Amino acid sequence: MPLSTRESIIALAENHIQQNGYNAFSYYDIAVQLGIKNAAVHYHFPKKKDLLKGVLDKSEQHFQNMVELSKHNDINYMDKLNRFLKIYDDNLNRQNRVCLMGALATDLFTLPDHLRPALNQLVEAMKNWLTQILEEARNAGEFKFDGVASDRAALICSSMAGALQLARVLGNKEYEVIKSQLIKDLIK
Amino acid sequence: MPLSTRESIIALAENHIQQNGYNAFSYYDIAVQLGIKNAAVHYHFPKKKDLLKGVLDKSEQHFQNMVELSKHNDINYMDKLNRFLKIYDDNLNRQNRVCLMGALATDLFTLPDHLRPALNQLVEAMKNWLTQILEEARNAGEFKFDGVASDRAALICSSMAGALQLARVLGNKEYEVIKSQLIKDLIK
DNA sequence: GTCTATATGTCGATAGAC
DNA sequence: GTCTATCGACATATAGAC
Repeated sequence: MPLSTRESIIALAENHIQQNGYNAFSYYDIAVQLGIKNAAVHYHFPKKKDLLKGVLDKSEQHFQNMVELSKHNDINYMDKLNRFLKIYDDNLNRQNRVCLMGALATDLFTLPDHLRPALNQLVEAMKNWLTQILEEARNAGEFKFDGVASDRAALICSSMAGALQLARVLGNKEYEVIKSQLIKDLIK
Repeated sequence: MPLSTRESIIALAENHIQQNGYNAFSYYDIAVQLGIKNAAVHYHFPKKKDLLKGVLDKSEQHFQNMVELSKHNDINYMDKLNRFLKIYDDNLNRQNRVCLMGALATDLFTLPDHLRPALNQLVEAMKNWLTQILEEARNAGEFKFDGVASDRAALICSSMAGALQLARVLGNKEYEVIKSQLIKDLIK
């Protein structure tokens, strides 16, 4: 089914943020893409921070959808990990978007204060889910790694975020070699 | 010795870029910090892209200084690696700056085309130097890792970039656990 | 090398008609 | 829900005096 205007605005804003950052797109950019006017976008999201909140909420929802899908369909832990990593793959394949955490981390100190908890919560949720998968997979003998699982989860999150950025600067091959090393390090 | 106006401008611009990104600071910001006027900054760097070029050149020079220092003073490969990682430590300790690659990667598509090669060259130089250190250290039996050295270098660069960003969102402890895992994975 | 002054553009945001 | 019209703030950038 087609997206509502509100949903379309969020999708476009998300794209702009992950393409160029929060401070490099305008209401006008989105209005042109939708064939409407500046003021119509403000009707749906009065302030730019409202729009950012919409993007964060959508991203949280998207992540939770991934979690549910994984619960019902993935038969082993590598499936679950791959479903998580697919979030980054999809960003790479959509014109080299960086991940939302990576894009907003740089802009963080320019954002309204009360939006930082929303980003924190999203990233924490992702890291916690990954931690649990890693821990269970190690207990099941499917993954192997040293140290506590939450540290390994942090390493994977930061590496994947950095991989999308390095891919922009040095080429997409960097992304693949980083990702494959992270996986190899879990199964060797 | 004191910095020239030109050098001060570059230092402030670098700081702004690594704090908030390329699109979130203005000539006015820098002018105020130096106690001069907008137009005086434009005298030294007519266009904003000229200023960015100055920042990239300074960063390249800073990296080459590190390389020279390492050549003459570091007696083993862990010393060399730590000197490299200190670049990231210093960013963390300077009000949670992200690294230059991380900051500019998000802004990349908003930058003048002809500046991308300069960033590419800087990052390539860093990765190549690290590759060589890793390779030599493995041959010398000081480091241990699987795969080709350039892939491991890419992983370390991306992880450290991401670590500075994750530290902003989740707290500085994330940086430490990521860094220490990278080191442990080389010596175990 | 720094100043005043200004040109020109874009941004986020709002009032009020339809 | 979208429009026209507009405001004030701020951006990059330049001309010309000192």
